[in-house]
Amino acid sequence: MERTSFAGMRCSLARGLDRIGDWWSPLIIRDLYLGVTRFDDLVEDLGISRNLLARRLKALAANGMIARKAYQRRPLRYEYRLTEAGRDLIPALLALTAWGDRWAAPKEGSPMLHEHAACGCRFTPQVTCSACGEPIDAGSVMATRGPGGAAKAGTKVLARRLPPPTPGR
Amino acid sequence: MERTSFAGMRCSLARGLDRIGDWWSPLIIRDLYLGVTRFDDLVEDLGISRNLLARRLKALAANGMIARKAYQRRPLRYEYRLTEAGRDLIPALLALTAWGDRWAAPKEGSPMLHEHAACGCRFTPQVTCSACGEPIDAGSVMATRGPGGAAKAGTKVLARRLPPPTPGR
DNA sequence: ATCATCAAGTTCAATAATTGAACTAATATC
DNA sequence: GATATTAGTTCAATTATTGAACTTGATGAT
Repeated sequence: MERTSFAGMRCSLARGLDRIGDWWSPLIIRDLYLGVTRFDDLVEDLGISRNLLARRLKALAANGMIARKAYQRRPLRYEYRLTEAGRDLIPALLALTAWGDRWAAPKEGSPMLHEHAACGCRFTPQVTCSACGEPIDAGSVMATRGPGGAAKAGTKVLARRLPPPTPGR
Repeated sequence: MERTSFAGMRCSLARGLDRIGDWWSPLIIRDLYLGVTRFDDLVEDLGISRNLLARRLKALAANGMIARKAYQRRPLRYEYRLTEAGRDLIPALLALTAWGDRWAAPKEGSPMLHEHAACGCRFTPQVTCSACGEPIDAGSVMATRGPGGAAKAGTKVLARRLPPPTPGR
């Protein structure tokens, strides 16, 4: 049967995953970000089936993550570029990559390093609190009910259990 | 055919995705983190097929993300808890959730809000530079070759194109 | 002119994964 | 003795993923 859609769930993680679309998409987005933007290059880089890549690119475009642009005429050829939404996903993918570096890196070490243009340093992406700037971890975060929450598929049990937000924050 | 494994790719994003396992897994991990830890509660909360949940829980346990623990005897009943690797994934999932809030939230608003226990504020997870602390975006990050990089499936083209790291950083 | 090449896909058959519904097993409660 | 709870397993139907071969439109070489 068709895979269950996460688009209607009352959970921004589920809805975000639904926009991304499938398992190959984060790698496609990473490749576009790093400059591998053409169909045949993506096939060669990722080892993905041409058939599946074509469908994924269409779906990502339909979801507003990427856009197809002609880079030459005669013969007409297209490449793919990230939209604003797609580019905005990059920091989250970098946070995931950093987790992969910590828990699943090859024995030779990290496949990729990152430098921050603004400060000129090699760095590790960190997830921090927008209020105090400190790195966050599972133990220091409390989830509360938001205005868009509902006890529907995806958060049926959760929505009932989440506490209301602390007043005055 | 069997889904292509990302485990051997020379890319920490791909290897990380492979550990997570599949599309339902981030939601399962979120639920375990938020206290929905029992089989039937997960089925009800997510609307996932019982059959598939059973397989996903086994795979996540095999990947070291979760652990099964008995919470009572007579009758013997189990619940699932995040391991250290699983808990360490939460900040990255929060970064993804924040992206979902920005680009895919329901019209009523965010389904869930977050408070930081350390500073007492409501906040948005941000991905920042570990060196200077500033928020990062796609334009301010440069990727370079790391020691574990290789022109294998998953980064065949990329590994050839990435610049070497800037010396002395 | 003809032939091979390139880039961006499409078409096809085989295999594997997801789904929903029904079933099992061990205890506890009415 | 009958029903409820909880954590799964089994099964058939439907989709999705895969890899290989094919298509299309144009360029460059012989």
